[in-house]
Amino acid sequence: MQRAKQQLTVLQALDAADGPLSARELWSRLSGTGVGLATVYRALQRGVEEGMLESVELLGGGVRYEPRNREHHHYFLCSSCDHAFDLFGCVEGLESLVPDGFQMTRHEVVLLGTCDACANAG
Amino acid sequence: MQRAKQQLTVLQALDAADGPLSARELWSRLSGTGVGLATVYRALQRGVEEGMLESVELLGGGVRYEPRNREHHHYFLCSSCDHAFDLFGCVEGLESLVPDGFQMTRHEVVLLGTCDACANAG
DNA sequence: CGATAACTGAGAATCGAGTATCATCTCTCC
DNA sequence: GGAGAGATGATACTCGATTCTCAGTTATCG
Repeated sequence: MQRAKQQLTVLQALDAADGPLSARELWSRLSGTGVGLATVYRALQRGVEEGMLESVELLGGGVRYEPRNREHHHYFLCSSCDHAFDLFGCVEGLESLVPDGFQMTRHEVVLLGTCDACANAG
Repeated sequence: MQRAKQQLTVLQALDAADGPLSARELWSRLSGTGVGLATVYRALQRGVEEGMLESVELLGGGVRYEPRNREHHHYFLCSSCDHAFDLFGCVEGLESLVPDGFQMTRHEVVLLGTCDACANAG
């Protein structure tokens, strides 16, 4: 039952991305398709509810979204274009940082700097 | 020349904290001193301009501030009380995550979970 | 004691992100 | 074709964070 055509468009754009996208970022990638911002938000919200998307919060505020079916990974945030890239792999020694009595359930590692494209663009 | 009494109050409260504080968080710690929210923002802004404070962005949005004269460290963010705690120490193996062509200038590690106090409070 | 400049608190104004509303459109099923 | 449910885009709206404004204070210096 092919319904929610625009929602599919939104989810496909997210699948094609190389990192989590914010609603606005996603919307701008869909300019030309006529998809409205409200629809982007609706598609994201539903995607999360239905378990196929995951919301990700990185430094700097905004919430970004990405498909849930990706392995454990972290992010590289380009300070020039503000895009977040997935980084597969993880790091060692996190447990030793946790103070006594604290319970760690999750961790987030964000590398900051300049991405390939921005570095070459000057 | 003792001027800016309230600004000193603000900076001292920040020095006494065990982690970076948001403007609101700081303000609520100063309730009773009569310091206004606008003054907190002014003091923070000036502190950053004059190089004694540093603004820190963690997951979830808000900007937090802390004195600049602290060693390299990371944070534990309690998902219950939303307070951020400084964690001294660092991790290994970050460089290996950086993709070819990308330039890493900084990194941020955030552990999430429950702090001592909240874990005991239930 | 004035004069002046910096500081302050309260509340208004602004800004952006996200949400709600509503008239319209598009399927699906008969 | 017609009815009904769900989907859509534009836009108004809400909400919280931050900044601006302004009148009243306070410190400094003669």
